[in-house]
Amino acid sequence: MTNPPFNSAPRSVQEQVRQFESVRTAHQSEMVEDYVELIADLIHLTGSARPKDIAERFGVAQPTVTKNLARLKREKLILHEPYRSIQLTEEGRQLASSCRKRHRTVVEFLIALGISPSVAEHDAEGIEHHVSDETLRVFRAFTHDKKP
Amino acid sequence: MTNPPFNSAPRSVQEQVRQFESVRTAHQSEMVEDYVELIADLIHLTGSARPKDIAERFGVAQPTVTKNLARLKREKLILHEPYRSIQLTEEGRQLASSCRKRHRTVVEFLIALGISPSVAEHDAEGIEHHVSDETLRVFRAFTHDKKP
DNA sequence: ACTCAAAGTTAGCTTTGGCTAAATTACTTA
DNA sequence: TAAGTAATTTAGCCAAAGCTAACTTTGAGT
Repeated sequence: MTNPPFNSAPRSVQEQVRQFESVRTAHQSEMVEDYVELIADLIHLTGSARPKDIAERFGVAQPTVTKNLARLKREKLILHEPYRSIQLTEEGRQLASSCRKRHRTVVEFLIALGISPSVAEHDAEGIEHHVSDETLRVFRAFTHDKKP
Repeated sequence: MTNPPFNSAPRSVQEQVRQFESVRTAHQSEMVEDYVELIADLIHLTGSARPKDIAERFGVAQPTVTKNLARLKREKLILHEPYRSIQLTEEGRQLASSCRKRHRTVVEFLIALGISPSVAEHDAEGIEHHVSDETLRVFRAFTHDKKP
């Protein structure tokens, strides 16, 4: 109940710097990960991932999607020629798959903790990009123990 | 162990849109929250929060700090005249305090879960901006139960 | 009281990810 | 098969948050 009002154990400045840098780095990959995951979903669900649908899901204008797809293509995660359909590359598929696993791990963990499914889904969306491998392992173990 | 390979329960599109929007919104307040919290820390630790020190802690160039302080001032979270010292407003102090509480809640929860302190500290930095009140309450309850 | 180094700011550039409006392409259907 | 509509892209704008280089101010130490 009684938290010390200020950071009492000031880990080294370098360590803190590394943390902030890694948060900034994570932000740069968030967009890519969210897109690849949604594209995989849409292909699975409807047979194709159209910019229109991507825009609608993200709540964003279509030209924004076009612009971001260029980045995915630059990073060799999708195949995409103007006006043609979007395909994931092998690398894109793998990234999508690991993102989805991570997403589910976080959601299931939060639910196992007792958080309502809709809030779990919501919070997972923001949290998933910032969870280290160690934390992910602990999440999985916890969920597994809770409902064997 | 056997996760469905795709999102099986496709919550409504609107709900998903709201989630992505709220993640984008959270990103916009992250900087503000991190700054206010660090400024409070520095004032407490050293008596003042100098742009130099803020830059060093965040691993960022000084002019970046100057620019961001302008935003904090615009949002009435700090008092700051050029070349003069930085003060938190009442609103700034309150924001700093609630951010710090939230940060500690997340760190302590992760540690209670069994995650190593340094990784807990690291992950919390990214996670803290994306946890809802409901999740925060559950985190607190869990930590409290673990070590009474 | 002056000087000068350190701190802080300004100017101006870059990238990222939003947007709208306008142009282009593809597809359907009459 | 030709036209019209819907989808997509292009062009060009904005704001945020990073950077370097150059300038200004402060204040500490002779």
